[in-house]
Amino acid sequence: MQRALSVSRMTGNRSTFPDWYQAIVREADMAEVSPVRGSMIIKPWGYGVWERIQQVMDRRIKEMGVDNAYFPLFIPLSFFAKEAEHVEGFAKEMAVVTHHRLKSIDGKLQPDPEAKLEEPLIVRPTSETIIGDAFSRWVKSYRDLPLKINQWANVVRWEMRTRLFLRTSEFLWQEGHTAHASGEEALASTLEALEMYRAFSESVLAMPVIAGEKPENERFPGAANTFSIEAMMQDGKALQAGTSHYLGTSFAHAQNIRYQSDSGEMEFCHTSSWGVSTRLIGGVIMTHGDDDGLRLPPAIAPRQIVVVPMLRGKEEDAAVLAFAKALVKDLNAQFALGEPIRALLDDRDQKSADKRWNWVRRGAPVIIELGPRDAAGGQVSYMRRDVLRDGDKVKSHQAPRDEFVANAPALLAQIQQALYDEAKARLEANIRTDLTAFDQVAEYFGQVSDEDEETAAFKGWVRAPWSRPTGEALEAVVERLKALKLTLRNAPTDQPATFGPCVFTGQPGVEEILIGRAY
RNA sequence: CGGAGUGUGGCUCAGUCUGGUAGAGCACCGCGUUCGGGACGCGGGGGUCGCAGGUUCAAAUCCUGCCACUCCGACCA
Repeated sequence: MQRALSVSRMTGNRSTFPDWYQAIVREADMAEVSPVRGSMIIKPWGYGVWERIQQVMDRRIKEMGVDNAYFPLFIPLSFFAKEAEHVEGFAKEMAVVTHHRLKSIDGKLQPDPEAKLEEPLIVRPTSETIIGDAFSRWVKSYRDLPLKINQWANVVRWEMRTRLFLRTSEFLWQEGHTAHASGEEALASTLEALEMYRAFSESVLAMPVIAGEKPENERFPGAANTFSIEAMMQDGKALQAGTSHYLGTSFAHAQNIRYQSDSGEMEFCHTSSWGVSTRLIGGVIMTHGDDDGLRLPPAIAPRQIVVVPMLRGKEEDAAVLAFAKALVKDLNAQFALGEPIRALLDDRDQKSADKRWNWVRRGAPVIIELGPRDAAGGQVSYMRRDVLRDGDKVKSHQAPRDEFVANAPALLAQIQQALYDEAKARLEANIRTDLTAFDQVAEYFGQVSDEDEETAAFKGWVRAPWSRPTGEALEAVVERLKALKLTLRNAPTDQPATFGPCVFTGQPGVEEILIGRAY
């Protein structure tokens, strides 16, 4: 028996994990590289996952009292110049539009020198500036606050190195932007978004994360505080899966977002911004994929239950098809995880064995195979994608048809939970909290390079107290970590009451910080 | 942009050292036999061998330049 995935995942094996990831993206029909450097084509199955993310998250964003709007793709260059840190942070990766017309010169189509823009336009890398500009006109009085806007959009950041879903030059995301009268309120809004992301990631993506505050060196350009959710991939690396920023009044100052308070004073707003992107899909792949392909949590699977009829070009086919159609209809009338079930009858003219494995690779949570025996006996045979095999053997379950339909919501909920539990157990088992000195951290992570790559042990993260140094002291810490390919991930929101000495300096610790390799 | 590697049908690769009619497996199309665990037989379609020059009677193969991709580093959601 040959598996479609020629590349085998070996957890913790750094040399094959990237190959395994790419194999899944391809075999699961998620996306492909496009002719455009650094940009991908998101295929229907991959885009279907993104649509699921949009649908579920959009509802939660609106529950936060945030409305959707849309702002321009092009941002005047001068807008970026207003916030020094911000422009410095993004300057190196901006796509710039300089002309508005092409002309054939010497037989070559090129930008018409006569059609140069007076002011270059930036293809948005993020929209703080253009939205801030609108906010400055929209906000007059304290009665206009808080102002909470979200947009679903594409953004462009000219990246050196790209990886499908994880980092592409153009990517899809949502960006929330809020303006408030007080810093406390803006910070609360920042943390509310962070909590929304944490809950979404865990309950919808079945991807456990650790929410916390980014250290100073990892802050969003121009932000006062940056918070993130960090997920652990199956190679032990951390993936920053979402960020939320408290921007203080720096953008309000830069863009003159002011309001008149109830006492008549002109005050600067406090703003926040927060976002998640198509990177989440990369996280889902690296969290739930296995050697047979992708495994999708039912909440984001474009199709949760796929029925593959076993057709043989004989007269019994009619009964099987009729049985399958009625089954899909009844399943779609059911609700699971708070939404109508998404079941599909795959009646494509292909060998049923091929179709079955096609859905296995794509990660459909439940795959039903219906043959004449099932149709005659009024039963269904199905596979759970989360526990596909028993040893090397594919595990098939049987149930009476009506019972299966009635239990489908529970089954999907169970699969959702099982995927989460599995990932949660891996996360918890791989955060070391017993390393109290930098030497121990260095030894723990440093061992990887000394070992044979094929047998290198899985390394997760270290959680240890530190003294939260700033400025040059922080830079020194970052440099020491960099030598080990390590980064500071975040200081988890959930902190103990007392702390041991700082793992880097031995000084009194003030909080615990997560350390790990990262994407 | 630095280091390493790779570019040959849709996918995975052999062939390159030693120049001599472009190959295999999978996928695809047709026919037949099969189908409840990634079937088999026979027949077929599909590649200007990453691009551009050069050497040669002859280039996937040798030389020069360029490009793309992958991995590592710098940058980052």
